[in-house]
Amino acid sequence: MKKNELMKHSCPLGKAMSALGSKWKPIIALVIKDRKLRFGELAVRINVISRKVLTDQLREMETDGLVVREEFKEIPPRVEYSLTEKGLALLPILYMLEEWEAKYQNKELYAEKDCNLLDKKSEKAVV
Amino acid sequence: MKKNELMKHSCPLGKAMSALGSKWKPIIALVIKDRKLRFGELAVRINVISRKVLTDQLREMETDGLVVREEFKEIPPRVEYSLTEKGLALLPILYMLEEWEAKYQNKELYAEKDCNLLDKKSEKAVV
DNA sequence: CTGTATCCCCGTAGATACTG
DNA sequence: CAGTATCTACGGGGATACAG
Repeated sequence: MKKNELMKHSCPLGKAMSALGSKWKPIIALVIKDRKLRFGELAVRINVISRKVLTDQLREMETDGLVVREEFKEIPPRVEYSLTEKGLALLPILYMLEEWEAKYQNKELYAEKDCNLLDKKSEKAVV
Repeated sequence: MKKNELMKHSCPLGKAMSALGSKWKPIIALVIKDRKLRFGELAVRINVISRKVLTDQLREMETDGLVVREEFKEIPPRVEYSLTEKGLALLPILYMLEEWEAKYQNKELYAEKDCNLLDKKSEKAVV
């Protein structure tokens, strides 16, 4: 058994980290928050992510039970994503992480406008 | 500016995730916890990590202000690692993550012995 | 509109041997 | 004892084009 398999299956913290440990999943969770979003809306709000990667991440989050994917058989196609109970339960932890980082940042200050996930002017995520 | 530079410098959550988002850092933080540990003790307790990677991770955690590295100019050399206030403040969040994972795990059950960071029999981390 | 299919780059981390 | 030095392998993530 490979070590990162161990990581994913043996240890709760390891599982948790693999569920949200990617580059984009915490961001995606915060963007979806409590309302349903279509794939395109997500892509616009997190404009620095490629569609392929967004798809990949959403699929993994679906597998991990973080998001629900609802596909409507329409023309044009429509897909909506929302957080599961498990995904919602993650949000407070993410906020704690933000607070933790904000509290203990030492010298490197970043401009206020860059501190928000969504840039107000462009309505696009600056990540 | 590359995107993962954005990730690291613009967004508090991004910074937080890059500070603990690696494969090993949460594990290392939990192993060090509140008492000083020598390099070799860490290596034994997390026996599935290579020494090179352990060194790398500790260095990054030192840069991120999570751990303190104390080097004693002795023969044989001795180095002790401990958590900073920032590192200690991370622990409750890690415990929340564990609880979150434990609460919402659906079907895949793992044996109890694999659920603890430290395997009692071998005194080695199973991760 | 919501994705796939490719291809590629780069960083993480593993193995092994060596050093002060 | 506490690391470095190399080399290698793997996989995430990005760019772009295409598909249903």
